[in-house]
Amino acid sequence: MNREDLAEFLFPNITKTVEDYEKLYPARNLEENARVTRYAPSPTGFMHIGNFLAVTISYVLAKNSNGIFYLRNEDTDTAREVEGAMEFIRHILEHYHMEPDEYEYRDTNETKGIYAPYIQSERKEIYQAFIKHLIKEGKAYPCFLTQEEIDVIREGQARDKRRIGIYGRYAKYRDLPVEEAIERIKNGEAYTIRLKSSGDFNRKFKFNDLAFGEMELPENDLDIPIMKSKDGLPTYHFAHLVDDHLMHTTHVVRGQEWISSVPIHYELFKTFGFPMPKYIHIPLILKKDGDSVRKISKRLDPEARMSYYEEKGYPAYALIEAIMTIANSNYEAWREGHPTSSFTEFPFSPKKMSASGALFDLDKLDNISKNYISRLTKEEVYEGVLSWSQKYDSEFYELLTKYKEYSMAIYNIEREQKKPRKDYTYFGEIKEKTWYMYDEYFDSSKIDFLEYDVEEVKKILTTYKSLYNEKDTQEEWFNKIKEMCENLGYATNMKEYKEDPTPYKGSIVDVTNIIRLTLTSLTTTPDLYSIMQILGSEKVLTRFDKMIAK
RNA sequence: GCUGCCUUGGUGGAAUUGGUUAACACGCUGGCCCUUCAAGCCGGAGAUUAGGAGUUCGAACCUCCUAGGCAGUACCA
Repeated sequence: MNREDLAEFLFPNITKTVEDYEKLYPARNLEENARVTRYAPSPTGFMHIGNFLAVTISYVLAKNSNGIFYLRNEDTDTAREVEGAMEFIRHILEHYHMEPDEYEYRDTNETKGIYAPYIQSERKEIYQAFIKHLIKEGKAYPCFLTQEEIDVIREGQARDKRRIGIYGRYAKYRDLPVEEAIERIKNGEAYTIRLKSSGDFNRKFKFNDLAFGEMELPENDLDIPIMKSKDGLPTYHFAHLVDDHLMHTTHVVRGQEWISSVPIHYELFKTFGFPMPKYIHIPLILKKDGDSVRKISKRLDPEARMSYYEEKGYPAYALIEAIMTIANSNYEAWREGHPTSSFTEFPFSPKKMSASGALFDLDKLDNISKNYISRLTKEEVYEGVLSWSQKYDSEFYELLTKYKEYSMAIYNIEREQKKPRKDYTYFGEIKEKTWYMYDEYFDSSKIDFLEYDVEEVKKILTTYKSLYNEKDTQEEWFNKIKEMCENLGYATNMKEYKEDPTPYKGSIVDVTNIIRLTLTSLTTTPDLYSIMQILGSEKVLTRFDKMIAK
């Protein structure tokens, strides 16, 4: 019996060969420099901001070269699979307008692209064909090491300060006679398929990472598992080899933590004689924790989860901009020169990517978001708040639907001007900045007049009420307030008042503040005249009367 | 332990690849403006480029040492 027999014994139903699959997955017909990138998540939970960085870079890389960006579902770890994870990822890609060109969605049974299936668990026989080939070549073998045995080996290695792993003499089953292997399998022994590594750890090879530049790594000599015993599914390393080869990925964008796996991938590609894709290892997103920094964590840091930004109502644009500034330091400068271009037009350069981990700066995100919202039209702001509230605040959503024009008028205060107001950071915040405009939320009885004397407040309101006219222009409106101030003993000239407040009861600031408090219950609001115009005389007078009657 | 990577102000980070007072943006802060706030405008503080040594006329950039951080070292990806 020989290796050929072993291969047939292990995979009797696998009839297609590596060559067959190469023909089934022909080279892509794209422009010369078009890049093929992918997002290949495992459906194990919520999407992480670090994944989003990788997605964004992959997407830009593909799109600004007329290439292809595809989605591949890496569901080989059945134990960790979380239901709905893929739907969430799909939702995120749609929300940020980074839809893949090729994909396969199990929930809706949609597939697009000729390299399907794009779900790894459905590609089992493909991987097995490649593994069968390796077995025939004597470059892979069944291994009967149990988890317990491996643990013992590891402990021993740790104790002796040796490298940890299954290599050299620890690879107990790499030369097991075929007969014995078949015998053991027939007896029902669990086995995994391991690569029979031909590497030498003491030999180095040069590897060129597009972000890090050239580095020297030791060859792999680990007999890594390539097929799991439980379900015959491949491990990540092997699936990466097969899929990215067959799907003709040109650029693999992934987190820095993968750099140490490069020797494995290098050996795998070399074993098959396949060209390696280009790699772009991207910085980790870190988080400050006291004095130290650590990788941002989904468990500890809410901002690590992509859902965080949606819940708050950050515009998709803002998050993309913020993440792009992390991806490429010259992005902001480019954006200044191309204010209306899509981020996909940005000439992304992996070389300009930071090699060290980056802290995601929420202040920076706020700033970008605020500026962005300030540039929107009132209709766009309304749309933003509406779609946010539809999902997160149904009560407010009802109100917005009911008072559409009214709400838009609020958002338009100090908007249509060269330097618009910038007080909305994200859509979820708009309610807490505008609630007082709605009678449904406003409650006169809860107003706190701070240090102001109640009788004086009533006097001012009563006086002002008789002067107020909805039709007044802003100038007329302000002149009336000034006039009233003079009659009631309040200063209208702030300079004089600051120099010597003694002849006055207070200043015009106090008077406008009292009006502001009466109408909004707040001391800080957008332009008061605009607010009164939008509220309209009916609401204004009602709110005045409630205070006067109190 | 082993292997690899990283280290410029509070944050992201620039520096034409050794050449004068280390960009820019965010944040912080003072003032102006002023009916509040925000914005805007004009300023300010904040880094002996992790530490040390060397090479050089000259070092954030090159070399060496030290320290610290991060990652991997799974039948997880």
